[in-house]
Amino acid sequence: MTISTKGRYALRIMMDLANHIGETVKLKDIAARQEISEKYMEQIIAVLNKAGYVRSTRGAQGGYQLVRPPKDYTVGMILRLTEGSLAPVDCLVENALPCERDGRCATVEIYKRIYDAVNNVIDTTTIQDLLDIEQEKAANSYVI
Amino acid sequence: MTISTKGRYALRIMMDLANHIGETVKLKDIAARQEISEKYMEQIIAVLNKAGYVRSTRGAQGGYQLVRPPKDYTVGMILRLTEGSLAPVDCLVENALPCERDGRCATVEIYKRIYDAVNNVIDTTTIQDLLDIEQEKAANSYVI
DNA sequence: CTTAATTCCTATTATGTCAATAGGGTTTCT
DNA sequence: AGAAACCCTATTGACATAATAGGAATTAAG
Repeated sequence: MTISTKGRYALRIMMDLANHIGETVKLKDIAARQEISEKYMEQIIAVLNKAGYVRSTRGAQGGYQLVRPPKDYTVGMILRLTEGSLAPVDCLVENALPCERDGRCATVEIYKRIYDAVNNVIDTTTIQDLLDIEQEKAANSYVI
Repeated sequence: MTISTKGRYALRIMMDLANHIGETVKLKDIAARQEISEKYMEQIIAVLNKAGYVRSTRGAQGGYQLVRPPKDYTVGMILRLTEGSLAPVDCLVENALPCERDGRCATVEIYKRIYDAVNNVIDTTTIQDLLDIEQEKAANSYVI
């Protein structure tokens, strides 16, 4: 029931870019700040790039930047893109093969409720919300 | 982000026993009804047995039965027992090694919200609730 | 125009977990 | 006895995860 590094790193990459609006950010710098393997990050940001969530500039002095403002990206968009569906069971994944047991399966109801709860959380939280939380955390860390 | 067969089968085993209150149910019969490998189920029900959720009777004519009424078992009890914590990231698992990033990590907040939402669902739904849903489904299947 | 810096693309691999399968041991009813 | 059931532990095949690796393509700067 865990979210893999792929989705978690994608979220951190988006957060890093959101913290550098207006700049073209090198992957190397993100990797250093986030302490993530640069090579692995390449694969993850490629997905964000193909989806049009980030824009890349190739060549020397190149890098990445967010395409839209942080408030336009929900956590759900990012996690679903990189992780696939967050459904707790396969039979709830969109376009899944219909389950033969479905009509009489009672347990699927609990999985639907879990799925709904998760979707609700990730679709109502944006990168901007997380930025705000980060600000708040930083402010509180100065308090003695 | 999926729940493994271990937890799902455990839930179905508990549901099966709940449907046969007062009887001593053979694993072979549960396996047949639920279409689950009997040998695999042995391992799962052993966990339920050690936790005291079911009581076993050994020897010929033996089997299993629920120890308490279905309303006393939350889905959370069963899933946590068989799956371990349902935390979406390791740093939220109870008694996890403290994360060095914790003080400045903003993304953990979204994982906390997901975790809370999931826990809320599984702790407020009991086996009896699922039985009721099953009854309702069966009733509706007769409607033309 | 050359070099260095950077993104882009694809293949390979190590590790670990899941989902069983397997085989025998122990207990108890008839 | 003997059969029927639970009990215990080891092994395995398949798959996904989380990288690592190596080089090709592109572009800014000197």
